[in-house]
Amino acid sequence: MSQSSPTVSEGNLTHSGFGDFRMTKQRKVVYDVLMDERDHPTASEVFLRAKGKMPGISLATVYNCLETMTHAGLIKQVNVDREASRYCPNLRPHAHFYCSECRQIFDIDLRLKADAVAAWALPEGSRIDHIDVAMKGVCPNCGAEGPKTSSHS
Amino acid sequence: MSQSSPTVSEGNLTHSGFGDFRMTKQRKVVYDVLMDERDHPTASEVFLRAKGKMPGISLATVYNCLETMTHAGLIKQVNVDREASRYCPNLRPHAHFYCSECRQIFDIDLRLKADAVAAWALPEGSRIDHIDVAMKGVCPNCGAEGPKTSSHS
DNA sequence: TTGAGATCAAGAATTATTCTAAATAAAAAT
DNA sequence: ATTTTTATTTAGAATAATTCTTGATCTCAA
Repeated sequence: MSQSSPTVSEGNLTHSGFGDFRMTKQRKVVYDVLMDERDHPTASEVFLRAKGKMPGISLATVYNCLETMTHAGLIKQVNVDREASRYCPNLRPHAHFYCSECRQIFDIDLRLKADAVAAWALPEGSRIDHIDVAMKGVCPNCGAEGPKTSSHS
Repeated sequence: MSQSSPTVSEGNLTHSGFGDFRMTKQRKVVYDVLMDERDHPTASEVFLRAKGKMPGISLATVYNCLETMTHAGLIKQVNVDREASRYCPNLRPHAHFYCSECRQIFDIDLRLKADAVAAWALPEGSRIDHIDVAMKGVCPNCGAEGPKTSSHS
């Protein structure tokens, strides 16, 4: 419904996978929503908050923005099981810890060495583009007293 | 539509989270489908194969069986992004490697030490119930020549 | 055998997401 | 400064995986 759009090309602010990425008004709003409260909101939650800043914005646009910015590498999409995707602007390598009680997602700083990856029994000659580490459990706020055991899927 | 059902209670064949788990005809068929071809089929794929063994089985039942058996710990649900869930009967701790070309899923034997987990900056006092490690890339069959670099989400 | 509870089947309902088409806005070209 | 082109936004329809609902069927245990 309206744009400003300074073009951001390869090697500029972000490593966009596309030819160019325009930071339109709507995209800025969506991005700001993610930066304001870093609690991994879903698309619908982003939509509600975005309407506070820009009442006319549509859900479809929020979805568009989130997808575009994800592909551009400005934000990250976080999936836990088959629940609605969540989004975060944390670009550092990190895993996610999902509390199954309060349903909050915590960013966990993570340093998986390439060695570790190599140690796993990957098919010889595989190329790994992306690693996703997600943990589920109960956060201390929700009073997890139990053992810190871990099981792998 | 028909059952046989030897009851399997706590501490028997499986560590069911429920009071008991009955291996009905339908559940056996679904389980056998997963054992026959260990290629991480989706619910619809399981349904198609199950119909080969039991023409009258319904999709809803396949979903029910998959959920029940997942909760019972007989099989595992595998999620890649927001695509349809896939299922596998591999109970050993393992990660998943998803080839974005052939869309196949490979089981990767994995041994994440509790140490490693502890080393991550988890909120003090968290309880971890489950760790999910998913990798995306290109498998050797699909001719991945590139570097074995890795990025973390 | 009879009741209670579990399971199944078929289809409706739900929900997150994607698609479509038309309108609008910005960028590039004239 | 217009015009042309292209990208973006919007609203609503469409999709797809999954869940829910209801009634029938089955199994277990008394």
